[in-house]
Amino acid sequence: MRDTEMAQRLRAHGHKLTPQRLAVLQVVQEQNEHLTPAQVLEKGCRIYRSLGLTTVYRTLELLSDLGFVRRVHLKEGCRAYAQAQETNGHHLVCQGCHRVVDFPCFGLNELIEEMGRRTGFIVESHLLELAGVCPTCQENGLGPSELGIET
Amino acid sequence: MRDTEMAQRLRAHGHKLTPQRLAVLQVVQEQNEHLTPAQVLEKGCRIYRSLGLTTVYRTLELLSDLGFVRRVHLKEGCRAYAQAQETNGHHLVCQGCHRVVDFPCFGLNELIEEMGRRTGFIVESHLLELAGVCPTCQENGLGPSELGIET
DNA sequence: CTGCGTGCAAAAGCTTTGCATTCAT
DNA sequence: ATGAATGCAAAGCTTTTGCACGCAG
Repeated sequence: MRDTEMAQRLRAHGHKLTPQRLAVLQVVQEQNEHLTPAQVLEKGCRIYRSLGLTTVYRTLELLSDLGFVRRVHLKEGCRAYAQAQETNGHHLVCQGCHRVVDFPCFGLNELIEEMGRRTGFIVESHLLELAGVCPTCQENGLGPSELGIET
Repeated sequence: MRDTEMAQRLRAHGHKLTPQRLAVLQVVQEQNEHLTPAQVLEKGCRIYRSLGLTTVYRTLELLSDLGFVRRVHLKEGCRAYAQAQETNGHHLVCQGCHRVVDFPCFGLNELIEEMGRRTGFIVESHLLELAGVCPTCQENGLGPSELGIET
């Protein structure tokens, strides 16, 4: 994502482009894993020295609203953020390296529509998170048992 | 769920059956919505007077491990618990009344297997949460806009 | 009896808020 | 110039821990 694109989208919503916001965005986008606000702060400080945790919280929320980053919900950290590669709500999380990978939906939307029809719900949004072990971690000898995975 | 079933499953895992545990379980199971620990405490106190918040936390975790209740992850409350109607990982949450409804998977497992094949991940678990508006809330005039839903 | 389970109080985290200052526009 | 954005400090919550006591098995 280029600065100008970010600047445009921010301005379109009445927000300003600050170095702090750029730093936070850069941190999340460079990372393959999801990050907690504290982790974003740590890495963000390397880019913008005086970055504060308050700003990180506020910025992550803003960027999330604007669709630049995506919030991830998992047992380990309910408030983690990951890059928003695509705008769909599904992704795969590796329990070994915490990498987050988006995947295309292959019929998920149809499935969701079907659910709506059967239950009478108007479905507004969905969250599909798969957790598992990625190929790299498998090679490194990490399997389900090594990670203490139950379910 | 009958007391005896609960007692059996608890004992099978080396745990004791206490009135506190029964109270917490009863509260979550009677409820159609998902509840935060604080809410469980409030309702639980009506069943077992001196119930404490610490116990609620510990009990919810235990019951969750044993599959009696299920933890729900959503923006509004990352640590909420709902009854575990079925043991699959998918459910629908109403944004109006917060009711949680499980639904059968109609091909979701196949979809997940396909994901695993395509990405090389060993998929260990999944979480599919649909959020929307249930039929009752629709009748009561609650639509997406009234609820301030964005995405 | 025995030791797991409980409840209280305190500690430890995490997140939000208030406010003066700085900075993007 | 002007108000949005920031960072600090403090407040507010939520969750966990330590410990003595009580109760299920």
